[in-house]
Amino acid sequence: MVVDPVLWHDKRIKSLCKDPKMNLFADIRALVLSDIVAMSKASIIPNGLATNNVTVEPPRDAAHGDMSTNAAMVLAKPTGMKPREIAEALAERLLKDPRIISAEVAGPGFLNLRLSPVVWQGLIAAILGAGTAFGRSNIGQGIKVNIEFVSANPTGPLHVGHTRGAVFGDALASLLDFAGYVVTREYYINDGGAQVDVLARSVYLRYLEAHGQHVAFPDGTYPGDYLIDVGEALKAKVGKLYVGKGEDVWLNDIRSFATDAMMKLIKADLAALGVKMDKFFSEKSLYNTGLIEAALENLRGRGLIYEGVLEPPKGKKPDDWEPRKQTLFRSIEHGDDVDRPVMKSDGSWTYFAPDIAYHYDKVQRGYDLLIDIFGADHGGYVKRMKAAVSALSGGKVPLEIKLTQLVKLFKNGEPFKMSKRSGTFVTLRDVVDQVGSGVTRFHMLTRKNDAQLDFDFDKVLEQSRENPVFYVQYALARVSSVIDKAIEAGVLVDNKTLSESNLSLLINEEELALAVKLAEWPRLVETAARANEPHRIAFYLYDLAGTFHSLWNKGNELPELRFLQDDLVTSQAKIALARACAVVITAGLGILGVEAVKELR
RNA sequence: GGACCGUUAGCUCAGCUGGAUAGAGCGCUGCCCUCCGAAGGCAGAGGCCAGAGGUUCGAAUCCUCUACGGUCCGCCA
Repeated sequence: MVVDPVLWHDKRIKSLCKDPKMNLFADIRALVLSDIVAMSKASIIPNGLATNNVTVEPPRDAAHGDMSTNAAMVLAKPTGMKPREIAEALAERLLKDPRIISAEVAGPGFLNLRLSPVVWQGLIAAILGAGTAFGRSNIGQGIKVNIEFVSANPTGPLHVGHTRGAVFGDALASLLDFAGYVVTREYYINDGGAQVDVLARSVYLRYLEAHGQHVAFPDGTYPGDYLIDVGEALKAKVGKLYVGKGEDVWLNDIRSFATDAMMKLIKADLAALGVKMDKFFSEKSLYNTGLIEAALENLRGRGLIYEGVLEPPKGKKPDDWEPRKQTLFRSIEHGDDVDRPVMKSDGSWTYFAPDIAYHYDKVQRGYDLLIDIFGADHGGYVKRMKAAVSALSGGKVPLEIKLTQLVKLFKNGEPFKMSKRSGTFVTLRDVVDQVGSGVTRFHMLTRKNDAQLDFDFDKVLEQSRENPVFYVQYALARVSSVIDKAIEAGVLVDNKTLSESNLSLLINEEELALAVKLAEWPRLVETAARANEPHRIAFYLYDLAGTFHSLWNKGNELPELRFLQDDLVTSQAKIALARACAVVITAGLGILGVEAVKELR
């Protein structure tokens, strides 16, 4: 395929390539829609047809063309016309646009389009101009979204399970930010329940130990070594003050001392993974401040709180079950299966009550959308939480709950057993220290959040095509290597020079294929954001890297495909393509929170 | 008893909110490297998308039921 270089100077095409977002699929869809309107004005088809379902997307098989649209099939039914008839009329009009060089009807009524190489060449210039902002979208329209994730109990360091939630939440946050949402990353500190009392007692034991006492750790306490330092620190702070004293004297003080220490630990863990929260919200701050009462009063005002007795759970009846009167939330009204208790029979709050108050607070802070990320073992909690938010916001604020499945650890292909007791307890820090945060993050995103994930300590470090982290980084390394060599050879490779270089020299099929893949990026960002699925970014990057490597490999046989040519002008055009690829990979890795490297060791 | 998630090539998994002949990596088969761009590359075989119904121009995708696996099910968070 050879293009008349003169075309590149066609102002009509250039003006159509100005949009910095450069979402070519959206652009062409807009063109299709405008031609549909034109066709109805010309009375070829009726007026006012719904076009929501008209799509322009990459065809399944690249041999079909660069883009394909289903417009004719979508319009066939409401118009009562044959798809092919519509498609042919549409094709005729589309061909009048300088960007479209061919439009063929295929299959049941698809319209396959080929775009002028000039468009792809223009895309390269646009990418270099926009840098890593290329592909940013405004589908979020500035919607304020709060993403709550990790929210591990402040009773110890983060483990692998938390790691997945942390990576997923952070990447989702970045993705939504990239797609035009205004994002808050938030961590809910469970510092109000019984487990922090257990923590305090465990720290107290370590404190006694620091004073030279020999202590035993009974069941129901945390025996972990990580509390030794906390015990020491407590001793340094209060000396002998609490030795030999009862809980009534020290519990409050040690509880807050210990949770502070644990949160410091957790924040350091998150930092090691590259996660930075915008806000930490304390459960404790909800108690004795009237906030829980206020949230429940809100529900009561809606007639959703009552005193009652729940049915016993079927199938698995606890031995000690007996009917008890409790304060219940009528969550059935908002889609739950049973009503849920907010107050225990002894008059204290259930864990659900502060959660209601917390989400009430989030609603009141004015978010348009809430997202919670839970471990899969909290799946049973989803409906009641959604019911609560639905009720508290009068149905105005949606709550999305994303579950992250288990991580199965492997070492060199063998399952790696975890056990708290035997001390083979794998923490976030263990993982990050061994393989690095970038590798950890990327790998955690190579599976859908709701599918189980295998994590092999050895395989994630392998340098082969099997390992997506390596494969993607390797593409970047090759680009930098090309650019370094170009600089040595005295080629100017600054962005401005490259984007103004003679890109019409990029006419090889393999080169344009890479540009076509790059063109998918803005569209992919939008679909990934809409689906709340950052793993799609990781898969795309792997795919893009594959396209790049494929072009590179072809250069082995066909020297004209190599990025460095004797002719400086040609080199610049080819390097422009390579750098555009690097720009998109870097942007994608940025969303995943993975550092882009320039070379591999 | 019920709820939620899952089931796609021998294995591990994608599949862009309903589109064309369902894809990738590994493994397998066959070709290709005398450091110049091979920490590899190219090509090929391999599928009843768990099963059965339904919805429509069209289903791996949406609905119902069934089977199997995982998670969960009142005073634990």
